[in-house]
Amino acid sequence: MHEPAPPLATIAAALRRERERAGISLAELARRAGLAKSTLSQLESGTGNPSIETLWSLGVALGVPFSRLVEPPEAQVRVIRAGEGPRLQADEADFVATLLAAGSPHTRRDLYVMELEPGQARDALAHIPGSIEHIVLASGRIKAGPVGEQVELGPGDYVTFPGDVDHHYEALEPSWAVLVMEHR
Amino acid sequence: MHEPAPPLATIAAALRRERERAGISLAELARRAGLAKSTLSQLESGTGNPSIETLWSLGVALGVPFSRLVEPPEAQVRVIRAGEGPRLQADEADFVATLLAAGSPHTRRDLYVMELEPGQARDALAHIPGSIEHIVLASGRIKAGPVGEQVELGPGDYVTFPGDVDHHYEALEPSWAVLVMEHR
DNA sequence: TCGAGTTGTTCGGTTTGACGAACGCACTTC
DNA sequence: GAAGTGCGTTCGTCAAACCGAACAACTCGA
Repeated sequence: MHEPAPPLATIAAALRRERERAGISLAELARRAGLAKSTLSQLESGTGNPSIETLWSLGVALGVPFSRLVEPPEAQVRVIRAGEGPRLQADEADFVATLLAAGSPHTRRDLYVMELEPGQARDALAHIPGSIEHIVLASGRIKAGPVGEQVELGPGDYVTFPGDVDHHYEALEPSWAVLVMEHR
Repeated sequence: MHEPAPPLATIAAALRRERERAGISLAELARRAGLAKSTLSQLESGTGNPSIETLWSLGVALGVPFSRLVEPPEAQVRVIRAGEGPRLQADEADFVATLLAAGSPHTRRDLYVMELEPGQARDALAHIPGSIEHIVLASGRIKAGPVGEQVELGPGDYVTFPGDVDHHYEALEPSWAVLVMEHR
């Protein structure tokens, strides 16, 4: 799995964008961050490869999360009707997931509608480390969660658990749910 | 708004943790990332302040998103039953939202269950820049979206739109929906 | 018109991050 | 035991990030 963008240009653009949004001058930002004007000037011009501490202090001074300085923007307005969208058919389970929104490759925040039919359970292997699953059951009744810690859910119930351990889904009756997958 | 943790120790811990999780040696990781062993050794020991490019190449070699190297972990297993959880009552609308999961303050990924009753529309002001809303309607029928671009949704329908412009919610019948709010 | 205050840029000089070689250590293999 | 591999650490060297000052351009008053 490759990372996409060389971050140097992204950082340069992000710094200028965030600074202008904050409505402060380059010199003022440099002063607040405890850096030399020259350093910041070169960073915004795309020249240079800042250290973590340098970029961090800029994030602090700007009052924005660190990740906002290193990752690009996204998104607009979009509708996916019930039943539409790319459907991911699970091989060995009564289980259909529809991908609604995939986050940028670096801050994955994938959003699915998951339809389950009663039958054999869905054995999901552990995902990449650090992933977290959130499930809100819209209708029906399911059991879901890490192996040995499964919880039975009814409409409106919510459960979250780490996705980087093995876990199950099992529908007790025809159900559908909203699944938010964080890959961080 | 202050940033929380000095990132040097966090990075050191994250590097060692991710490397061990990947099951590779320090020398091997350094080789894959195109770095000197010495550099990586100092980074994992907490000494030194890596440049963005250096840390980036480590993220690539480890196959993990960049932010995972600079921000701490979180989360476990948790259930919120339908009707439970902190409820945010909207002042001037037939509108109840239940907060299910709030992301860490810097990578906000708030997850709500939103209950709407027919009546006057909910006028939502623009949130902070860069925020994005995702809605999956679980049951009922609503109109939602930015002013002038509202879409009518039925059960299972999905819509996403920028949250940093003014927008409306309006229930045509008693409804509830899952709302994912990204603040980035 | 002349300062005194900005703005962001470009210059040497110093600090330091990254490199590569050498080191000590543990474990095989002949 | 000697020679071979791997590991992670510590050293001196060099390039580069960072600094401070000097710089042109531009605004605002007196």
